[in-house]
Order: sequence, then C-alpha cells, then structure tokens
Amino acid sequence: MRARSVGGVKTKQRPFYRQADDYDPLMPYDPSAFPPFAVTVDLVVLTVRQHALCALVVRRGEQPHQGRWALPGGFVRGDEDLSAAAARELTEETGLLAHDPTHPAPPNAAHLEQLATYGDPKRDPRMRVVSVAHLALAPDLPAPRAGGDAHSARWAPVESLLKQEDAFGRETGHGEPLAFDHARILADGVERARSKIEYSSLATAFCPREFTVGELRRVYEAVWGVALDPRNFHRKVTGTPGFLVPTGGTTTRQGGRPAQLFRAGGATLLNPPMLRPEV
Amino acid sequence: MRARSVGGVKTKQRPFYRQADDYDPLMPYDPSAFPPFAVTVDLVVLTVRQHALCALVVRRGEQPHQGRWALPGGFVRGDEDLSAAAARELTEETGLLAHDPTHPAPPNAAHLEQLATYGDPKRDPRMRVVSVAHLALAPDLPAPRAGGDAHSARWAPVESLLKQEDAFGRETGHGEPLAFDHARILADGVERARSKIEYSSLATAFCPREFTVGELRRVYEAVWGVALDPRNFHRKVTGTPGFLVPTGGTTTRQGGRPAQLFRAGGATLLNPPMLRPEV
DNA sequence: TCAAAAGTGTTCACTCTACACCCATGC
DNA sequence: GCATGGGTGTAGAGTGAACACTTTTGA
Repeated sequence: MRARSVGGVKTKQRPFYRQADDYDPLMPYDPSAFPPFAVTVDLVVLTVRQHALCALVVRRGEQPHQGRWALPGGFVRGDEDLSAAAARELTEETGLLAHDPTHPAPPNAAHLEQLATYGDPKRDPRMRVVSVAHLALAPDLPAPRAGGDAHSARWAPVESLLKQEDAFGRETGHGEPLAFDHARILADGVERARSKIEYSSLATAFCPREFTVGELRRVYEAVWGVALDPRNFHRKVTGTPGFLVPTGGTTTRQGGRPAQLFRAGGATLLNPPMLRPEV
Repeated sequence: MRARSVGGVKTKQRPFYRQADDYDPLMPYDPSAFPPFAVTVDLVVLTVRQHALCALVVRRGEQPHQGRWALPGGFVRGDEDLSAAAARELTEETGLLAHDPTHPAPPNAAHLEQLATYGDPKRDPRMRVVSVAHLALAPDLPAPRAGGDAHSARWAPVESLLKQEDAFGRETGHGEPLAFDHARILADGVERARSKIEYSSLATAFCPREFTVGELRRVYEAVWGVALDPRNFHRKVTGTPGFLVPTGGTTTRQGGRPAQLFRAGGATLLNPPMLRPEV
C-alpha cells in the first residue's frame, strides 16, 4: 500500500527536496504520490513549583501568533531521529538532559517520552506541519534560560494556561491562549502525566535526586490537585518494592521531625499502583 | 486562534511542493530550515480469531522489502488529517468504519486510535518517511479483502509474527520477519491493546454487536494469553457499572446452558479495572 | 513548651480468589 | 442420562481509608 512503482523520475537538484532527490533509482517511487510535510517536535515540559504543576512556555518572536506564548519546539533535522530532536530541543531550552532509563540518572536529568502527533492540515497557516509532541518531566529548576532565539521563557501554572479554553474572563495578566493547537497538546500532556504517575514511578522525575516521602507526596498532590493522607501515603510508597531506596541521610528542610532521604529505585511499574482518589 | 487571514499570494502550481508554495509571504519562514518529509499512516489492526490474537498484514508488491509481509498503510494526503488518513486506510483494507465513540456504533465499526510515531531516518531506504502508527481493534471478520492495489492480505497470529524477532528458526511457512520496522510497531500496538483492555471497556471492540460473557472472557484470554476463572469473570464484568447492558436475548451458540446476550455499555473507563493475572 | 512534620498501629469495609454447587440446554 | 457451558454462594486472604497516637526536631 505504499509508494506505487511508476518508475522514478530524477529531476534537477532542488534545495527544498534534498532527501527525495537522494533516492535510489532501483527502488522506484512517484514523488507526486506523497506531498511534502514539515515535521517538528513540540515539548510539554512539566515541573512542580510552589505546590503547582507548571509548564514551560516561550514567547513567539515571529509570525504567526507573534507575541503569543507557545510550547517550545522546532524542526526535526534531515538526519535526526524524532527522540533525538526532542532531546536536543529540551537541552536547548532547559539545559536538561534526556534520561535513558536503562542507565543511572545523571544529575541534570529529565524524563522524556513521546506523547502524540498532531497533523491537522490547518494547524499552521504557513504550510503543512506535522508535530510530534513529547512530554518531559523535570525537577524544580532555576529560572528557565532562553533558547537559541532571543525569546523569553517562563514556567506557568498549567491551570492558568488551560483555563482560557473554557472561560474568556482573563483572570491574570498572562491570560492569553497559547499559540496554534498548543493548548490541546498541553492538556494531553498533563493528562498523560496525571495518569502515568498512578501506575509508574515517574513522579520521582519531578523530585531532586534525594527527596523525602513528604516531598514526593506534595508532587502527587500538585499534579493531581488533591490532598492525600500523609500517613497512608508514607506506608504505601515505602511498602512498594523498588519504588524508593533509602540513602541513609535525613533532612529537616521541611521543618518538623527529621525525614529520611530516598532516591528513586529501579522499578518503573508500580505494583500495587498509587490510587488517585475519586473525583 | 487558528489560521489568521492575512491575504495569501498564490504562486504557480508545483506538484512536488504544493503546500509550501501556498504559504503567505507576510508570515516569513526559511524553507531551507526544514527538510521535507513524507508522512504515512501504518495500521495495527487486531482481531481475535480461533482463540488467538491476530493482526492484519499485507504482502508488499514492490521494493523495498518486495514480497515481505507488512502492516497496511499509506501516504497521508496533502489536505487530510492524520486520523482521517488512518480511517481511510482502514476502510480500504477491511471495509470497517472508524468508530467515533461519541455516537452509537454502526454495524461495521472498529475502534481506532493513534498509537505512536516512528521516524528513524533509516527506517525507509528510499527517503525520509515519518509514520504515524494507529491501532484498530475489530471483531472477527470474514476473510480480509484486498486493498486498492492487488496485493494479498491475511490475518496472522501476532505470536508467529513477533516470534521471528528473537529466534531465527522459522517455525511456520510464514516465518519471515515483517518489512521495515513493522515488527516493532506491531509489538507496541499489541502491548497497548493488552494494557488498555485492563482499565477500559475496549475488549468489547473485539466482539460482535451482541455477545455473551463467555465470548468476552475468551477475548481477554486470547489477548492476554491466560486462562481466567469463568465464575469470577462473570461476576466482575456484570458488576462493573456501564460495562455491559443486557439485550434480553439469549443464545446457545457456544453450547451448554443458554447465555444472556449483552451489548457494550456507555462506560469507557472501567472502575474497578479488570486485573491481569501476575506473570 | 508548643507547633510542625514524620512515622506507626489498629480497625473496618471492601475486593479478590478459590472452589463448591446449582441451572438449562443439546444429544 | 450426561456432557457442556452458564451462573450463584460463600469463606478466607489481602488491601485501602480513616484516624488515634507516638516521635523528633526548630523556635
């Protein structure tokens, strides 16, 4: 069902179509059978700051949607895998490294995974763009640094970024809706994060390398927007094999009685899962 | 917040690059900044036949991988959304209609959802192709019909399609590995289906419109590859609100005592979930 | 001494599992 | 009758929610 063999026609070099001109004439195809697309990656980078789930947004410096906030992203290069493009954008925007889960996490590591692909023909008025969105989960960071373009960037609570979709009353100074279909992409990423911390150990990706049970609980509370019982939460996470490994140290940075410090354990799937309270 | 009207300048038609020539000069961009990609959809179409989870594969009629089995798929058209392209391919290959879950299912309906996107620069030797894979779940069908091209198509047990990845001993006559990276895509689709029937009512997508509890149980057993206790299964599915609605009819098509017939209920998320036995 | 956060013990309700048992059909 | 699959009852183990209670620090 792919390219139909109609005999390849090698045309003159055209800078816009390098890859297709590169093809092997022994494997014929008909270039008019597939319209060219631009392929981008967009990033939903989430973190927890001050008890709120926040996303990284950048100010667009050019048309279309100039001046609007948008998700960070960029074009996939001609010889680059999708995951490599997403990792490159992530590092450019945040300085974080994508974390290969088969290796121990480096200090500045973030979780990165593919989210979904958005290809509405009208999503970019310039041309046909297919965007492969990725989801990144990062610990609380210092102020975001600007990317390659001289645009500004900030962490914004997802609640305020998504609120505009339903109500038009601007409650804050940053009440403008996101550019393109980025509100939809952000909503999908947030929903993925909310459901994934339920049955995987990904919530630790929001924590610094060493953290307490209380800090992990505040991550769950911020992402789900609920209050959890500290006593039962403690028993549950410490009783789930492979979730947490004690480092031996303690801290009183949250006040009160000293709390044990933990690192993320090797387990990726939680059994039993953490249960999100009913709504 | 979508396309803004700025008044476009239509240039002369160029068949290889129509979309990009369509762009609006008031929204400047640098075409050399994004290499063109071909975008395809590939389909993982699963069904349950004779107690086995099966996938639809088609014989490739052309290079590369000529003569190998592959997942059905094709190019996304220039003005077509990704989900529309997937639905079109599904209908071409199987005659099934993609099912919009907000409406009651038509007779020949299948579940269709986006799976993941595969964009390794080397995945297609001809050129840079990004494939947006979709997952479809269908009831047991009559023999598959050939698509637009005169290729052959068949249902193959996923176990035999995936076995070649690990062992090279060809156990059956159809032991050749799938074309391109389709074994990987199929494996991802199967894993998605296996985990999704756990917490959603999607298993009913494998059943005909009216079905018995025993037939639904055999779907779970085939997809998970386990045996389930018929008594507890019955209690569980009939006790989950919104999962099944009785039609009032009965059947003895499986032999034994007449069994009640059910239709899929409106619920999409199962609470409590079906629990896959430990491995 | 008091507030604050960490951590433990206990109780009750609910769910899962295993399996004994009964039901309604075709042959 | 008897095999076959459909369906219900029930006891024991395990899990989650709620909350009383103890521990250990800083101010």
